[in-house]
Amino acid sequence: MTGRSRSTKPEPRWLTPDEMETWRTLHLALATLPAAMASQLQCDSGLSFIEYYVLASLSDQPEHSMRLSDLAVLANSELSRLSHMVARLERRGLVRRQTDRTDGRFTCAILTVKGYRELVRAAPGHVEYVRRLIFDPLSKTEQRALRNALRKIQSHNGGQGPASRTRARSDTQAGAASSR
Amino acid sequence: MTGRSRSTKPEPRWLTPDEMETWRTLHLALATLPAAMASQLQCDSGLSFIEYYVLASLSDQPEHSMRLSDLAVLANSELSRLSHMVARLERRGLVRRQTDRTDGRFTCAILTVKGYRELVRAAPGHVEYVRRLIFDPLSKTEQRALRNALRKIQSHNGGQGPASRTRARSDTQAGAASSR
DNA sequence: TAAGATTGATCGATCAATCTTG
DNA sequence: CAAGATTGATCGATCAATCTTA
Repeated sequence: MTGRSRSTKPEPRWLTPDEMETWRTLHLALATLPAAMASQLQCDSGLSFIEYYVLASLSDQPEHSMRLSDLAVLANSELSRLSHMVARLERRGLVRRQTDRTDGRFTCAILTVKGYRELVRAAPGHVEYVRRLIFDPLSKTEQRALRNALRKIQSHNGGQGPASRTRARSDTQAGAASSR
Repeated sequence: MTGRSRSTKPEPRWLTPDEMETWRTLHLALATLPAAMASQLQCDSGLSFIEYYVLASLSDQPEHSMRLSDLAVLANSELSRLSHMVARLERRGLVRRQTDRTDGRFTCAILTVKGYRELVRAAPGHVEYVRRLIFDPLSKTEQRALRNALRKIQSHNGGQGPASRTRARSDTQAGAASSR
């Protein structure tokens, strides 16, 4: 049922063997790379993948401060998830929250001194790891090819973040199948 | 701290602007693609990404049966996670468990008739979605380039599944930083 | 009221025991 | 004992309300 099986089933358009190979490779990478980076960060700094990028994003901002809604976009995260996450980071003293002075509807997350210190401690190791993991194995040409392919996939699918596809799809013969 | 900031910090070797771009693209894809596929499967069949591949893997086996430990390798999953997952699938009647007759140490997961039916119902839509998401935007050349790049990354890093990097790394200046 | 944010409930993933079989 | 598997506890992600401010 993964595509390489015999053809006695109600197949629509299966993947070609070649596509199948590409698919397996991509599938593996999708599982493996985030896990590797998460593991590195967790071991070396006690931060999760996303927590790191939240702190990093804040550190790139003028006052080390950003509205949660903007942060959510940057982190490809939902607001709810971010709110929970920032609450945890706040409990750990890495970030504090403050209502936006110019518009009370917004909440800003602000990097604390401690949070900045932890980030500075974590960053070199992480960058080094990413370099070894992703860039060292590839030539410049291969890097460009990788980026190009991923970009095309993204833009062909509307360059969406999360919260797309939220209740869509009626074009496949799936209809009655939500057993949950 | 993501690489494009001013250079007044204790940097090791930052990424070049070009690498930075590749990195952002990859980062986005790593977050976006699994989410999109998970969402499609969830909506159309009530199965998670991994559940689907577990069922699909079973359906490719002789007796629609596989040892959990083998399944774990195939699914890039840990045994513990798989055990919980199979327990849930069993409760839903999609799979049943049976001690391996030839060696009582193993447990086999076996696709039920109902499980097979659900898989057959889910497969066409999923394959179609993957095709549109991944393959339609790319030429054959670009597909090969993508696969090539990801393969190089994988093999350069030892072609590992999960459960690598479990307590390693002492080469970065991270030492005292596990706040958990 | 609508957008931003928070909260509580639920579910799955992870980790560290523990159990079982050869 | 070692490998395979299970279990319970904990933590994070997700979803559906709910609250707040302009």
